[in-house]
Amino acid sequence: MKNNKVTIHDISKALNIDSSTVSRALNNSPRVSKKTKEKIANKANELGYQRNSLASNLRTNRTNTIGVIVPRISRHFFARVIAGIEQTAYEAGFNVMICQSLESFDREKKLMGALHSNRVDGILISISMQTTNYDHLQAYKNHGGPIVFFDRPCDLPNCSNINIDDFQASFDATQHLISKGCKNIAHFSGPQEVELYRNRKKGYLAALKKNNIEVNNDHIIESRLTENDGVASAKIIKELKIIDGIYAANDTSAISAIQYMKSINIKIPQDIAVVGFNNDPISAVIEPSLTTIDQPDFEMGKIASTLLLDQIKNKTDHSEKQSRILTSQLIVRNSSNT
Amino acid sequence: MKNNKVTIHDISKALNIDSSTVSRALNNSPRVSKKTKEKIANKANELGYQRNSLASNLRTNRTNTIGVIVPRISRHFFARVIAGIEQTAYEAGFNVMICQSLESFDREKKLMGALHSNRVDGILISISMQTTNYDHLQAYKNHGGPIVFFDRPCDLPNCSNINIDDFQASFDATQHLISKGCKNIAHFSGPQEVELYRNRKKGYLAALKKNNIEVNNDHIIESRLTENDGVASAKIIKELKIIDGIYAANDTSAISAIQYMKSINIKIPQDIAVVGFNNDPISAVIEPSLTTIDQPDFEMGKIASTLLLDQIKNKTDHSEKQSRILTSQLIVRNSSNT
DNA sequence: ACTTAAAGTACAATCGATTGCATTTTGTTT
DNA sequence: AAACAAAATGCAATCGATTGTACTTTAAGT
Repeated sequence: MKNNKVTIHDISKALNIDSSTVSRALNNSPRVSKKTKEKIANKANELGYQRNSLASNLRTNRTNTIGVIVPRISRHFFARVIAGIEQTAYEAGFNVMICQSLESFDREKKLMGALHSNRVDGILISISMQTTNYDHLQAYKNHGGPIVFFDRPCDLPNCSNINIDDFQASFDATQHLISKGCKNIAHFSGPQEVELYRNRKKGYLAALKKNNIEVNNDHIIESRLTENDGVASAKIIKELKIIDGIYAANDTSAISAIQYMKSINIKIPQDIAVVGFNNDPISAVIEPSLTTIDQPDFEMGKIASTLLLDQIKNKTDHSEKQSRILTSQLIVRNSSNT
Repeated sequence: MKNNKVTIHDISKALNIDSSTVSRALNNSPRVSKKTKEKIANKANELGYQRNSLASNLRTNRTNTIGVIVPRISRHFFARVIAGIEQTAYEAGFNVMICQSLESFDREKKLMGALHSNRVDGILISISMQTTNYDHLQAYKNHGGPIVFFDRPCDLPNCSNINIDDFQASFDATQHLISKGCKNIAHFSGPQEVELYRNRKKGYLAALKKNNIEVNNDHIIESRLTENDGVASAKIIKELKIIDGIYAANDTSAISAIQYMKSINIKIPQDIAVVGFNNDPISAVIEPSLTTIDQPDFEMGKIASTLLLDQIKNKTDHSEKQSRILTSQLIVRNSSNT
C-alpha cells in the first residue's frame, strides 16, 4: 500500500514495451507512433504514474527550476516581485523555489548551498542585510549557474543587477519635503553595510546640498528600520525638538513613527511631515496616509527572471552583465501635504 | 569555465581513493578513518564540491524536503504559518519548497504534480478556494507521501487537519456585536464551496439564534472577500439602511468596507460596528482600529509541520489522522467599541 | 613472528529516466 | 513479390551518489 512509486519500467512491463519507448512516448517524441503513445498514456494514467524528476534531471543535467532568495516573503514588495518572477517563469515552463533568508547571512549561505545542491538552473536573489561576504554566491556562480540580483545591488563579477535608482528616488523624496517648506529634515537610514541604504542616504544628502541646507549628522538616524526602530527613532526626533520633516528609508519605520508621534500629539504633517519608502499597502490606510516611493515591484520580478532565463538558455557563456535601473515614483499623500 | 560540476569521482580521482569511500567520508561514516576524511574534506573544499542532491535523493529515495502550498504567500496569516513551518522543518534538517496556488485550482493541480514529481517527502497545504475535487491530492497521497491540511479543512481519508474552531470564533465575534447592542448584523461570507466559510457562517447563524434574532438572508452577503468585494458589500449594506453591525469573514473585506463607509460619512462604530477576521497588521493601524479574530498562525505552522514530519519519519503506515483544533481569540478594538 | 579480529578501503549493483545507435517492422514502389 | 526507405521500437550506457559485500591493511594478543 505504500512506497508504490510507479516508474516507466512498471508501464514498460505492463505493456511489454521497452522503457525507452515509454520514456519517449511520455515526452511526446515523434519517434513513437500515435497508437503506442495512447496506450502508454492510458496505462500511465491508470497506474498513477508521475515522472521522477530526480532521475530525469540527473540524466539531463537540467532541472527547469530557478531558485529565489528574498529576505522575507511577507513584505509586500518582495511578494510582488515574486509574483512577477513566477509569472515569467511559469510561462517559460520553469518551476520556482522560493526561500527566505530572514536577513540572516548564515541562513542565506545554507539556502545557497541547498539550491546549488538541488541543481537549480539559476538563482535570483535580494541579499540579506548582513551579507558583506560573497563567497557563497561566487561558489554557485563558479560551479552552479547564473545569478541575477534584484533590489539590493551586489557587484559580483558578470552578474546582472536590477534595481531602482535609490539615489534619485531619495533625492526626490527629500526635495519634496523641502519644497513643502521643511527646514530640518531627519533621515531614518538603514545599516550602512547595505549599498541600497548608502545610496538612499546619498540621495538625501544631495538634495540638502542642492538646496544649500547644512547637513546635521544628528539628524541621520541609523537603525535596522523595524517597527521598534521607527518608534525609537521618533523619540530621538522628538528630543531634537527642531525636526519638521522625516524621510524614512522604509515604510515600516515611517509608519510606526507616525503612530508614536500621533500618540504624543505631534501633528502630521503640520508639525512634522513624513515620507516613507516602498508603498506598502498599509501606507495608504494609515491616517494621515503616507507619502512614499512606489517601486515597479512586479515588473522588477519579470525583468529579473527574464534576464536569468535568457542566461540559462543561452548556455553560451557570454553571461554578459545586463544591469537595469528601473524608475520609481513619488506618491504624495497626506503625511506631507499641508 | 562552465558546466564544471564537481562530483565525488573528481575527488576520487584526485586522491586516488574509491568514490565509495569519498561518499562515506563526506557523509561522515564511521567506516572511514579520520585522516582520509580530512584529506577528502580538504579536496572537496578545494574543488568547490557540492553534493548533487538529485543523485543522492534518487538513490536514497528520500529528499528531506517538504512541499508547502498556500493560496498566497503575501497574506500575513500565511506568511506567519510558513514561518512556523520553516522553523520546525529546518530544525529537523528538512528543506521547504514554498508555492502559491493564487486560489486557482489549475495551478494547485500543477503544483501538486511538480511537488510529486520532485519527490517531496510530504506536503502541507491550505487548499484553494476553487478546490472541490480532491483527485490531485489523493493521487499524491496514494503514490507520493503524507499530506497535512491546515487552515482550510479537507476531508481526505487519513489526512490530518489543523484548523481553528471557525464556528466558535464566528460565534464569539457575532455574540460580541450583539452584546454591543447591534440588532441587525450583516455577514460578509466567502464562497460556500469552502468549508471554512460555511463554518464561519454557521457560527454567525448560531449566535443569532441563541439570541433569538431572526435570520435575514439579505443580510448575508457572499463574495470572494477581496478588497473590491468589501466595497461592493458595503454598498449593499448601505442600501439596506437597517444594518448596525458587520461581521466579515476576513479583514481584507472589512477594511475596504470601513474605508468606503468612512468616505460616505457612516460613523464606525456608532452607526455600524465592524468585526473582521485574521488580525492582519493593517487592522491595528486603520482608524478606527478593527476588532478581529487573532489566530495562532505561527503555532499552526509548527504543529502542522511537526505532524507531517512525524508521519514522514514513522514510515510505519499508521498514518493515523491526528487533527487538531486550535483556539483563536477575539481582539476587541475601536471598530466595535462604543 | 603469527594468528586473528578490527578497521579501512574497494568493487559493483542500484535508483529512474534519457538517448545514441542498432534492429525490427511497416509501407511504398516497381 | 522483391527491394528499400522510412517509421517504430529495442538495447545498453549513462547521469552522481549510495551501500551491501568482499577484500586488504592495521593492530593487538600471545
